[in-house]
Amino acid sequence: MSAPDRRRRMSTITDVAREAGVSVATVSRALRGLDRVSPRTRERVFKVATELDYVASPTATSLASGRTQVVGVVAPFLTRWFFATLVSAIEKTLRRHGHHVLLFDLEDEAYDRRLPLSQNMLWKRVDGVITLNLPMTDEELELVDRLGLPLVAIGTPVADRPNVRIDDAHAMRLATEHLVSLGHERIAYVGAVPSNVAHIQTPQARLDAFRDVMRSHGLAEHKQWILGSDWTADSAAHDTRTLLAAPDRPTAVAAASDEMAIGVMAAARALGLRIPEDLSVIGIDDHALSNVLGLTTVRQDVAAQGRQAAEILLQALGVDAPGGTATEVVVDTELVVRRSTAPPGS
Amino acid sequence: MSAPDRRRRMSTITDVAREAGVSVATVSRALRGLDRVSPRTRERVFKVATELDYVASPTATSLASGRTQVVGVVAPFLTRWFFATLVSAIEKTLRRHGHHVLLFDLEDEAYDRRLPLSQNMLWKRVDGVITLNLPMTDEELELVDRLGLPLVAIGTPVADRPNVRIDDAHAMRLATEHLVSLGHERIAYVGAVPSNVAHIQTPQARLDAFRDVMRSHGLAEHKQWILGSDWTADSAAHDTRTLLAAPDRPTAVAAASDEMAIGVMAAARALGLRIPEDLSVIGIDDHALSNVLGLTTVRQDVAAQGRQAAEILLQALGVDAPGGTATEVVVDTELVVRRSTAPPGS
DNA sequence: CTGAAAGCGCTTACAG
DNA sequence: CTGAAAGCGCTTACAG
Repeated sequence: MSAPDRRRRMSTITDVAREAGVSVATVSRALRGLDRVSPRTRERVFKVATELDYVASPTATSLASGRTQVVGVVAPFLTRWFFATLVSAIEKTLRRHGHHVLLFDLEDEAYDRRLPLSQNMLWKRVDGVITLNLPMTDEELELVDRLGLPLVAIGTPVADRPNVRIDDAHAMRLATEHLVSLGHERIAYVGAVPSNVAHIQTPQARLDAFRDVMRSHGLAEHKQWILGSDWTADSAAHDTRTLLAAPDRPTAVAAASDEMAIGVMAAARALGLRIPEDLSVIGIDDHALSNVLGLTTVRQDVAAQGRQAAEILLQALGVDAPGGTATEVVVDTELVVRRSTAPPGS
Repeated sequence: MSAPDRRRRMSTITDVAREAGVSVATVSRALRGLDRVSPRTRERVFKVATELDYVASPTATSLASGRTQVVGVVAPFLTRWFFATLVSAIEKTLRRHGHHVLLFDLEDEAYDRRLPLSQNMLWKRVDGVITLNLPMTDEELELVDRLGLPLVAIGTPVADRPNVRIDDAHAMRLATEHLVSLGHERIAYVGAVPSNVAHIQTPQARLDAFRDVMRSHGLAEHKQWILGSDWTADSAAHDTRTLLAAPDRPTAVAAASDEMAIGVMAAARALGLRIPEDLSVIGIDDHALSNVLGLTTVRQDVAAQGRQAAEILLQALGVDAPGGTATEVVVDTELVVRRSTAPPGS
């Protein structure tokens, strides 16, 4: 900006054509590796293009071809570990195949509300869309259809689009069974869904699975031990305090995410409870901090989910990329036992 | 994808012109709010545009105008809280002013190395660039100059481009002075720079400030108490273990970031040390988890830095946005005392 | 194998 | 205040 203006006129396809003594059509074909170009011509074009630092204008290419080589990635938040990790993996996968990420953070000031996707964001701007754990409204789905954009959903499924996720029920079953197998009977749960977001699948599926396991072992379910939360560590710590301070407190807590589990551990420690002696805590994710904090958890490979979603979308775009055209990918989860769980009163 | 193809032909400016009975030039002017259009004409054009669901093709607009309304945001990582928070704030600010974020995650497989920015990523793809704590090579700078792209740097400054950051030295001085004022004399430091990334300003500035404060109070500096780290909680925990297990361990640790401080706290607890009785720990950031973990820290407003950088860039792009044309913004920091610090042996 | 020409859908002087 | 026309820089049939 205050820097000296060293801006140069960038060369265009016409410059290359003139310099190489061929037509622009031939330059276009040669550079894009299409056939029907003689080896000698192609070589000469490449040489000239390099000399002139020629890079095709994506803007002109897009107008002519109708493709932008850009994928819209739509997230309800960005600052949470799960979403940032997905975006990072998607970006790297797409770039490796010549595509770019246009990012949309739909987080709104108001909790539990989000900005809607609009034609303005997508039309002639992206070739496809990846949603991150984001239920789509009918209007949004209609829009994406109308624009003819392929879509891949990570987490929360979207209509009958390809979907990449973990088995939420299975993950929570692993977590709960782990606590039960240690001998816990008084188990609380953090991460129930507020009724106004009941359309998001993950929280509901995890809660249902928790209940199933409890029931299958004949364990009592205390209504007041099922806690809601906005899925942050802060809120989990806050919401859980009263419960943990009570004399008849639970001996274990299953949290629907590691961030909430970390909040629960902190709340417990602040009350003088020892972990795992006085309270066992388990989460789901294997968050970047879980290892160091000694949190037992059910690990999911988030980056792998981002990678696979990107590959499926690339396939749909006709790009020669690895990965099949799978319509449903369920990524494995695994129990990782660390220091936050033990038999009750141990 | 497997969804029924409801794709519709989207209407173009020609459709609107025909329907409104005016020329495409008039439609263009009317819709963009340029003057020299009669109110009646403008109204009619708007009405028709709405009826036809007309949205100008960004791809055609870009080719004709030379502007893409897209800003490249370049990060060395995405999965760390600081960077994700910046990107989120930038995205929202830009979108509010009709601009979009094209995201580049330059993290490489190899630690301490990163992918280079190339003409391919930027040319006719973005109108400007925001770098997130990213030193630029001479080649990259030359490229950005050549393409005539305005650039705003957050954190690590870039040549003489506008820069938004905190005062790293001041932040670490606040942290260290806090420990000293509590009576600590045996203070270790985590977050020294590997020599191969010594060109990144933040780590060096914080370490220097720590040393200054120690010296100014006549406190001994133990060489083996200055620990390197890759700035993750895991590595901080690992690197700090030996130190904390020694009989002549420090009574306090100043970490150059909260994530590292969290690692130190975890390592200490794993060794049976109580915080803050046996060890005080302080960080810098006010990470999303710091509050719940009771970490004393020096808070920086990361979102504000993202917002301001975006506003400065918008100004440089000639967009009517708030914020001045400042060339250097230093955002305030403040000490936040929580439960991880106390007088030694308290 | 190669080129001339139309076309993608806008914006921008220039005339009037 | 409005329109005709050139131009942005490519890709894509179509001829040859």
